[in-house]
Amino acid sequence: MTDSFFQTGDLVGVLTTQPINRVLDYKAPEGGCRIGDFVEVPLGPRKVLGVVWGAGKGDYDISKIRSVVRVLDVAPMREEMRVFLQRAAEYTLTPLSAMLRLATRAPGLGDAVSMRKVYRLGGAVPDRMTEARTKVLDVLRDYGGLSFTLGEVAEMAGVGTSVVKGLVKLGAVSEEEAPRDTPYPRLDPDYGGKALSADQAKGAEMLRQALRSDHYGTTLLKGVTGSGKTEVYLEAVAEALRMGRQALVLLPEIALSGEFIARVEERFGMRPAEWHSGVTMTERRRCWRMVGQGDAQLVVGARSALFLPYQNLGLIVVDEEHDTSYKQEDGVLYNARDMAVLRAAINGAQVVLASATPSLESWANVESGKYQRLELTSRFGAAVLPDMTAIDMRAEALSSGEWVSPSLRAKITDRLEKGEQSLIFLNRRGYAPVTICRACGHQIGCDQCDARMVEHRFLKRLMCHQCGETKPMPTVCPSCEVEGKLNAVGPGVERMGEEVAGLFPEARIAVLSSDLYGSARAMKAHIEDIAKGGADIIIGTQIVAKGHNFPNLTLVGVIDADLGLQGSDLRAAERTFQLMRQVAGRAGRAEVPGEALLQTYQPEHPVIRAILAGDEEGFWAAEAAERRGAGVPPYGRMAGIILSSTNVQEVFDLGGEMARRDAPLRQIGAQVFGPAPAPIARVRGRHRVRLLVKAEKGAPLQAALSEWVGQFRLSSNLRMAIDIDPQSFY
DNA sequence: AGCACGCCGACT
DNA sequence: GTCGGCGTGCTC
Repeated sequence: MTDSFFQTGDLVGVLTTQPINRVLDYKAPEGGCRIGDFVEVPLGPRKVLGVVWGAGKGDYDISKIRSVVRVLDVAPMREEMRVFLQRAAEYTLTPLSAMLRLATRAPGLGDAVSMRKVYRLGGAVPDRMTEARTKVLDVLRDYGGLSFTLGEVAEMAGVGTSVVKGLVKLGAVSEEEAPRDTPYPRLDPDYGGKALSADQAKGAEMLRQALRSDHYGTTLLKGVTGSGKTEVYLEAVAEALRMGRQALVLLPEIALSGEFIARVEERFGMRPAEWHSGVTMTERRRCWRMVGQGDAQLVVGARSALFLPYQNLGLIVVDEEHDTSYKQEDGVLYNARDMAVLRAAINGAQVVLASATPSLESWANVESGKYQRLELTSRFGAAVLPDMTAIDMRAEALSSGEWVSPSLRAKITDRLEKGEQSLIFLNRRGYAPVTICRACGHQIGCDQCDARMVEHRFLKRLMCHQCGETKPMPTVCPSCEVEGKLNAVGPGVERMGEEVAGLFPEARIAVLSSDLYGSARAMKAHIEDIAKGGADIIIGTQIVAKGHNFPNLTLVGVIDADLGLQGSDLRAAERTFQLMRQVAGRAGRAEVPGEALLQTYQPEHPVIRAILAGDEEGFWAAEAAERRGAGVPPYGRMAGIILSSTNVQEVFDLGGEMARRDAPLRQIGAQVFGPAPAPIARVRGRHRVRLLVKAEKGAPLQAALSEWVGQFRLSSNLRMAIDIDPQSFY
């Protein structure tokens, strides 16, 4: 059945990229078609893109059935890909057509293969030779029949293009049409292999063996910054290349791809295919087509590179697998790390999840034996982890609106005098105020949930983002009963910048926040400039924790190490731990030893203590126990339902109704919380409300959710998005 | 996604 | 009477 061919006129089922979540019947075109073919089909007054999904069902008025216009000139979609899209759609509760759209996001898919003229050595010998002509013919002879564009030939020979044209007329150079999209150069797995440490060599061998098994498997590759994870997984890539299978390396930030591509070139002699939002249209088209015909061996890209039409995918590396940017919307809410595992399982491929600070999910999967664990311990060079100490903020004299403690200030002054860099790190980008008592460190929590209360300025009330409960802002701390010490904690990076500028007027200050840049390129250039010494004090968010190297940096001050330690966000402790370890890893990467200071109101908190003690296993075990006890991921399942509308009343009404009519959820023992304002309560004028569903690990959550949301009819200006395994729960 | 159909309010 | 607002529904 797999190679079933449909004769002209046979009924075929076509899945289109239009938001019609059904397979539509068409007649096979002139010349027939087969399953997986990319086709153009008429739909209403237009022609749209689709894929032949199977035989037609024949349940539609036969007289209305139209014919497929044409089969596109691209490699047909493989069965693995169709299965992958189907399973991904089921898992994420996304319409299959939306999944197909992700898989067809290449420009010019429907166009005829674009051609250009290329030149190579012809048969004839010119009657009159000139110096320029000799040069051209010599160059072409040297390249033994390879063809080049006109400009390339002229440049290589050091002559004008007219010389080449003249030779074409004489038949000494032949001119041909060739596809504009050319195969990516072959990578040589044995080109630039570096000497590996014993530890790395052992790891590389383990990954090579896994690849040779030709079966699916996932390995968590764990190693601190500088332990050489990249070298190790590049050996796995080399093995995939030797086996003639394609490899994909996913990076969380396109800002990192330039550096990584340079390393690939060093290791394999050539540049790999690149796929992310910063790549030009032409290059994307080339990438999509070449991946599809097996002429791209290695793709380096962002999460959407998972949806390229690989012919023989053998390895997926997810670098910095814990990174939250793997979970975001490309129109479809999916986690690239999980989808990578799904795709690999279908393709019989290997997955390598690389991180210095793995996600608790991956850690738990290792514990349960689902993933292999591979740990790199040795560290290159003389760099050591910095000394980490807590600054007890309860003992620091700070007026409200100030965030840099006197102790931290003193250390920064010291660095300024020595001409070394300091980094002030803020664990967030946006505005997520926490209400905290400056006398005792108590954070106001919700009475109904185990979540923190968040101040809503315009409402002048505190609100729980989990259940939507509100209460007035208390004047007295509910814990220590001191009056007037409750504060909304919410320093944004820009605000930090002002404070630091006030404290150190003579210092050169750089604020690093990904939303301050127009392009990844601009950001990268700025970061490089800073690393070279272009600033004395760096103020930054997550982005500084992402693998940039600052050789002159010796001090890291974490402004608010408590953010999210308590309640609110179930992943917050995990993220805090990861970020601090990473950001601490920034300090002292060169010869100068570094120091990390964590400002905290809770120096005795287990997470802070685990970080300071460097007790990683202890941290994971404690965190895992806590999550297991609470029945939350990865020991339970969650889903977020986000409703949005321009009308606030309408969203809350539907949210309330959904919360009441929860029978399908209760049948599987799931609970619904909310409605509450979504983490981003308003986007482009649309009010957003979120419901959270919590179920046990084995519960058939997707089925229950479909049944549940199926009960409600949405008016046209109401939209609903279902987020399986949401990243943030507050 | 588009595009047609259709059912209510302010005009010639 | 009609023009046009955009809510609703269909496209094989």
